Amino acid sequence: MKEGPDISRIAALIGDPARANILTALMDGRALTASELAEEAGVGLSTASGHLSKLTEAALITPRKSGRHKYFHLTDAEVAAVLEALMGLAARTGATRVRTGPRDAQMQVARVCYNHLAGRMGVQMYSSLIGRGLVVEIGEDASLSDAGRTFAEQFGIDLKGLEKGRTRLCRTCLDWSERRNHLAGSLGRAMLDRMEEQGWMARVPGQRVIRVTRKGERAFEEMFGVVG
Amino acid sequence: MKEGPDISRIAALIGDPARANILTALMDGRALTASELAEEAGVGLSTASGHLSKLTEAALITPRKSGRHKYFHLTDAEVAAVLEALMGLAARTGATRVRTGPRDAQMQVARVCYNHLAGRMGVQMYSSLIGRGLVVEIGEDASLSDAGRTFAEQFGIDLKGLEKGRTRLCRTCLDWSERRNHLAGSLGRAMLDRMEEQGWMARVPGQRVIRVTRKGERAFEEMFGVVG
DNA sequence: TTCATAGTTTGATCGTAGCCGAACTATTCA
DNA sequence: TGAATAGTTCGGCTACGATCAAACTATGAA
Repeated sequence: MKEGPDISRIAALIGDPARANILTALMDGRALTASELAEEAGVGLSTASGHLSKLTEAALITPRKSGRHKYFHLTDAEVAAVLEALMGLAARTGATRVRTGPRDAQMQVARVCYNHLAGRMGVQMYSSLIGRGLVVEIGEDASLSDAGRTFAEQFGIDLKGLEKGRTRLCRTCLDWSERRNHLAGSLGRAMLDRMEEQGWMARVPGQRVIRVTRKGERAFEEMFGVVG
Repeated sequence: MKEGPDISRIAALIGDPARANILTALMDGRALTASELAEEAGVGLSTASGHLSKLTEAALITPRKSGRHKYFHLTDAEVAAVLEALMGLAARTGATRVRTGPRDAQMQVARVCYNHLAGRMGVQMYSSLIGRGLVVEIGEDASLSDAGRTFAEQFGIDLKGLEKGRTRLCRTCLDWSERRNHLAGSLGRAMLDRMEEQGWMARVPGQRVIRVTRKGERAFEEMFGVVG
């Protein structure tokens, strides 16, 4: 039959362990150099260089030259979403990598998904926004209601500024650990940034884990907590 | 870093062209046999068999045995969603494929599935029996209610005779064109035989197509037609 | 300049995994 | 019952691609 786009090329690209490691390492939205990625992937620099050029050609990652370094990052949130979705499938068959370490437990509470909040708290925030009618889900996308716009602006987010960008304001992203949607898009990113600014939470450098402060716990629960 | 589930196994599985073809062919939700999938994938039956067992082990597809056939379908909508997402990524870099024509229309109306009625009419009959409480579905199997026994005997079927055989009276069978269950088992066979005896329909020799007479159309509609 | 570091390209090696045909099992048909 | 069809398993062949080291280019530092 062979209808539709050919998925095998892209999937095969992700299917190599070294390349999968590279992509996974980029899942926190940072940009890493070729050497760093070679280290992450556990291969030599020359091998990594080959992988990186293939991934770049397929537009999964995008390079940025800076002096004699070359930084790579995931091309956009859609790539990240596909990787998350694949993690979801992998997690179902119990193909979690070796053993689940202590870091995994933290990741399930709060982690960075590309540039927005994921994990239990990400899902909780999203379902709270939905439940209060601030965000309306439309298929895979979502949009902000009037009440939602007011809420976001009161939270300190420059909606008009975000809407100037080319990325969609609201997107949904399937959370692999919670198996439910959380908020992505430029608003998702801005929400996480704002919560960091307010000292609610802080990313742990070099990891996807997000550390939540005690103040953040209280404030988050007050704002997005489950209503009796 | 290597955090989270290992995506490379799943992605590598999808990354082989033959397996990608198999998965793509199943994207519409139908269940296909191993032979059909081998044809779709463009490989031999033995090769396809190997692929199918790998995909099954990873829970991307789920097999269902039906007589000497084995039908495979995508495990659930989440798998389909991931494939869709991958197609989205693939389409961005411009790797699309050719489309092929529709399938045989007659087969979709009525055909033999081993020895029982399949296609639109087979599914219609089954859902009518279920809807009127004559047959009760229990997982993949089914059983005849008391009212169902009366109905079958009035239809001219020797239930006691059937029950002497070793094959189950009622089985369900997944219809590939309709994607829904129809009636199999010795009762399914007897029903088709009886309908042929009564001149409602006739098998076309050497084909799976069943020709339905005008009389048969009327009688079938009266007996299994949708109740307004 | 000259040296050092970051990354790319090339060529050779080597494993793995896809492929087929043939033999085998299971189920149906006649 | 024997013949035909659907699917699985096994053994051997082959090819693709991941890998590394070494040579090469590019940028920055001394």
